Amino acid sequence: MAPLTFWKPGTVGPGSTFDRASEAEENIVSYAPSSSLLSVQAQRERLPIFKHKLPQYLYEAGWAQDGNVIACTQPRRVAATSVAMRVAAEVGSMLGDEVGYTIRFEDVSNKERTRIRYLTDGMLFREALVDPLLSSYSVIMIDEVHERSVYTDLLLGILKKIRRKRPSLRLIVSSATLDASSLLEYFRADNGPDEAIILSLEGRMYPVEVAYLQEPTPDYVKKAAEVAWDINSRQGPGDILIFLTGREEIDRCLEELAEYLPTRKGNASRLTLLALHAGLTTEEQMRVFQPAERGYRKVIVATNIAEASITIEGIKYVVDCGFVKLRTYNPTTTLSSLAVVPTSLASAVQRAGRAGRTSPGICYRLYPHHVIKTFTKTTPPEVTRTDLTTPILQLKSLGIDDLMKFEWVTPPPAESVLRALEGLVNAGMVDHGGALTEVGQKVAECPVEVNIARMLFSSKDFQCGEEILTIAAMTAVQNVFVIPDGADGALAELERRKFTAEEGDHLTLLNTYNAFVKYGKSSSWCKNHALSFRAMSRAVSIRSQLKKYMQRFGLPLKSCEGDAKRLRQCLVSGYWRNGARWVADGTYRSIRGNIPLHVHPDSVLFTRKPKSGWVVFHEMEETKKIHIRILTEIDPDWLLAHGHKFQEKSRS
DNA sequence: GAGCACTGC
Repeated sequence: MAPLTFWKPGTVGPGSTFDRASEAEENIVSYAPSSSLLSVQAQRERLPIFKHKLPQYLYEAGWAQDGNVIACTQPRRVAATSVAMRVAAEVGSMLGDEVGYTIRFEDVSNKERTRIRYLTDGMLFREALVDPLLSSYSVIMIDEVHERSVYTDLLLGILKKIRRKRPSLRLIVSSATLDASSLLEYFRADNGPDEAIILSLEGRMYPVEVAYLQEPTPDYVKKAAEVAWDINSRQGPGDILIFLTGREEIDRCLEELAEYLPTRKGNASRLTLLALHAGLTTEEQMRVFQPAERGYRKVIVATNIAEASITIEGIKYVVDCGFVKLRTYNPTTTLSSLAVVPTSLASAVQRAGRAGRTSPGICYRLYPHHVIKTFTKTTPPEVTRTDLTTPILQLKSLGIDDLMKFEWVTPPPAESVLRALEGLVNAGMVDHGGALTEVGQKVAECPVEVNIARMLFSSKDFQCGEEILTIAAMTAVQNVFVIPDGADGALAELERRKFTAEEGDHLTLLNTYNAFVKYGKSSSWCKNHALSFRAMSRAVSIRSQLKKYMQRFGLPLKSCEGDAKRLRQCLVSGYWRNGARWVADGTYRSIRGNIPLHVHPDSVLFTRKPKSGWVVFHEMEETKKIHIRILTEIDPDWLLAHGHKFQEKSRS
């Protein structure tokens, strides 16, 4: 094999812009003077403040007196729970006592006693729907702001508004990469000197050297395997983490690596090859945490899940392909796309950092150094590349009527806001004057998409609340069916067919759920039927939560008693804009825009033409083609009955 | 005719 040609900045080529990143310690880079928070820092004699300690210091400094609570938000559930556990232990509190957490389906906190409360950003945002001034909190710390999740952005926006009415509320905004001064400006713009904001920059623990490929590679999957093999032959011990964009690439890379195995030289380690992506079972995901056996080196080939969501200790070498699969949303066509695009600079730094968590490491970037100049600084915030229907309904519910005046940290495209409003008006959630309707107010509180909410409400007329509730829960979870590769995959396909309903995927999901419940919600049963126990259990939780909302809204939980026609009519009441017509070549055409649509291979209608020639679908997404997922056959007349507004519009 | 990055309520 030809030697690999890399160069390392600082040793061969010009100095790298990333030298600084490797030295960054966790420290505070910016703060507003004259804030009371500084006294906390002073008490600690300006020792470095570790991020997770901040709420504790505030607690000790008396910020949680008189019934006040210190909140700390995280974009992910695991982070909220694990940080809460750690802090509870450090404070010497039982989890759920002075220190607690609140995530969907799990409230481990005490209304009277909890002083430091960790929650997901979505949960705190939801709390604002009930208590618009978030009046129980004295300090709110928003962590991982650089990730810029939709709910982080919405929270920042409403907190800016809240602070005008309640200046005593202190904010701490913590970000690993975000340009500190611009966010400080965002909050300072119209607030007085009493502002209290700290932005912290967190760094990795050990330096990471960065090496670039001298020539671009035509096939980064193949190259990644080659580099990993080269590391194993020449470099000292330490596990290898490879970043690729998706499952298909991961499997291909593992195959490439497997081919190298017989060529191993005597002094090199044996390799343990592992895949890591969200489609795997929990069991499979856990394997990456097991230390390699003696004489073995782990090679983990992962998607972006390893960039922030899952942290693996002991990684010394990172191989970064420089690309990521990113979702974008086109409001004009309401089409969301999943495309492979170059990573941002921030993302590249983050990936490299994964090599330095337990010792100094090396990151091999599979592109030439000059390419990095073309990278964007950060990934565009989610709010600019997603459907805003639900967020805007919630903002309306918070009394923020003029959405153009809402102070977004980054404003979404105007077209996106308009399209969301249009969708809400069509769905009867917002009236033509832009005000929330009675139904809209209810739906805003209910954690489902607008089209699903419409079905829940119309299930009263079709008398199928019981079934629609299950379908609503099942469409909200991903990766219900786990289909492995190879021979096991074919067997799994056969298992899945046992649940297949002729009418399509929604009824198939319903059958699957009912069977899961009937057979005791067992994990071994799931395994035998190629189902994800995690996904199914989640569906159970979601269903019981939605059930409470239905009861609150006075919606009957009637069963349609096997009358699939009624059930499908009810589906159309929510999906009426997602109709499609079968054409002779096996594809479909959308009723909106006559766009060619391809059935996703997961669908039970992938191999069959629906008798009526018409379907409604849950969602569409563009990858190489435009795919529609979760289909149900319908009678086209039902579209006329429910979608008459659209039909009138299309004729005019 | 053949495929979903990752979160969250």
